[in-house]
Amino acid sequence: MDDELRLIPNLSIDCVIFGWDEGVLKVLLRKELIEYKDIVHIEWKLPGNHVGMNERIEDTATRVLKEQAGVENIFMKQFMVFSDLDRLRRREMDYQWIKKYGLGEDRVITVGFYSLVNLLNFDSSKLLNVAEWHNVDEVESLIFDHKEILGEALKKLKEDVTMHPIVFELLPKKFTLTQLQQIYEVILGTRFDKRNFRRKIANLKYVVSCNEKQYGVGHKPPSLFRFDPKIYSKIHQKNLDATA
Amino acid sequence: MDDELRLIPNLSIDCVIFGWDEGVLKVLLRKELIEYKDIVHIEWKLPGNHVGMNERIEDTATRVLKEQAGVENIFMKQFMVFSDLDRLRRREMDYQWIKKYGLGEDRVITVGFYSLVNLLNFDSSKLLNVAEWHNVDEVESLIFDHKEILGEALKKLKEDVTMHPIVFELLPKKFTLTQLQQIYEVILGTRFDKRNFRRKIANLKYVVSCNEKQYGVGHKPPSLFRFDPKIYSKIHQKNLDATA
DNA sequence: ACAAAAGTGTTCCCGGTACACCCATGG
DNA sequence: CCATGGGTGTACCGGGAACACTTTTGT
Repeated sequence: MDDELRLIPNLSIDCVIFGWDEGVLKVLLRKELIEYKDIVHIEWKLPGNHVGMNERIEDTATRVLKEQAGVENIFMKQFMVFSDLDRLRRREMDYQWIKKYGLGEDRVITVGFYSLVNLLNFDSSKLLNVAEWHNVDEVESLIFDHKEILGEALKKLKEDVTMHPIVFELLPKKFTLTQLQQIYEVILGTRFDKRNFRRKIANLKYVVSCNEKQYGVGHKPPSLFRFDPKIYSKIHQKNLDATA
Repeated sequence: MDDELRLIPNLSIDCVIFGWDEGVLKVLLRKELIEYKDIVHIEWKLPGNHVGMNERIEDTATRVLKEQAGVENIFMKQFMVFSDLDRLRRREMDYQWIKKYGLGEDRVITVGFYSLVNLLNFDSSKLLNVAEWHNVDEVESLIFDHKEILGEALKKLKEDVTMHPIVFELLPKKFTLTQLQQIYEVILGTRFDKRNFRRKIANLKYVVSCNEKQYGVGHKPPSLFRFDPKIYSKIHQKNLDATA
């Protein structure tokens, strides 16, 4: 236990936790009150922490997700290291604050992770009260270089979404094709034709019908689908064999 | 200058330097003599070093490339962080060695970079005499977790090669289409049909003919081509606009 | 009955794939 | 003249893109 508290002074991780909330992409931010020049500023940052001396960075990220967001077992991926010399002092205000509450280090290199959660079946009661979901495209300035980290996370998310079946992490187990289409549209910033999109999904054998409809929505009830990871990995395995 | 010598004890970078040598993909390794149980073992490792206290990780990588491989201004990309707790002691031998010659740290997290160079116009005279080019598919065991780092670099290279115009980093300025095809085939581990490959390249407007042939090769002289980065970035810019 | 989203087919074009022969040079 | 790799064209198929109307529910 003591081991976990011994932190590496020059190395941290920061988590960009993306949440999907019925058509809107959100990101979890932590509120910090920063007193600077006798004024208390409300500033926002990404959840993060230093890496423990006996901790893999993935475990640091798991710990941060649990302690600072109350989430466990969610998708998580390291995507980039940020090491600008001035990353803690883009604004003088930030630097004064980190000197007071940080580990007393000028130089912290951070590993960016991004995570994906669905906000409908998300238990917000475990959230710290300083944590809040913000619409991704309404995020103004963040502390340190966290705006840049968010931007790179979004870039990486865009890339990954087209290569790997990760959008399902943002959806409930059972979802409609319109919900699925919306996610792609928001993340990629494009629109798709409904018929073409549905045909394309139908060709992906790993998105399977639940043979179930969602009633009570005020219009024709949509069919529910689910992602089948077993079928996916079978197909993916085949592709790997072909490449290798 | 003194600043550069102050190193962060728990953070390093390692460089997987890929070299292309007329049809063969190579990797630069450094020889280390490790005395263990009264026997001197010849072991190989990736070039790498700790990150300076006032150094961006990209600058550490640049420094390592220059000091340990004699290369400057080459393609370089961070691709993954390795933080396994036992990464320095996969073998007891390695651990004894790092305790003697390292910074006295049990725990070093490393950022993997990969680089690309062409070995034909490569000045080997600047190479340290402990550095050697090895065929990538003949690399046996490496020190620490360096075999794993090499493996991940290869995976990433495969991914990147299909998305970004980086293969040209491995070729001389002027190259033939057969040389280009060979690189794709070796890196991706596939074969392509010559006619289809050439048609595909012809569609990429940024691979342009030099209007020049290579004589003296014992057969019909092949046309020489070059990569035009300006045309590429124009096209790429357009695509970005479309996505955004 | 009406509002709201679900669901569905066809045509066109382009990029991928499979496939076999002649050409220009060096030796 | 022969060995060596360079260079070329055609036919087929599957996926991507454009496009408009009917269906089923809740209210």
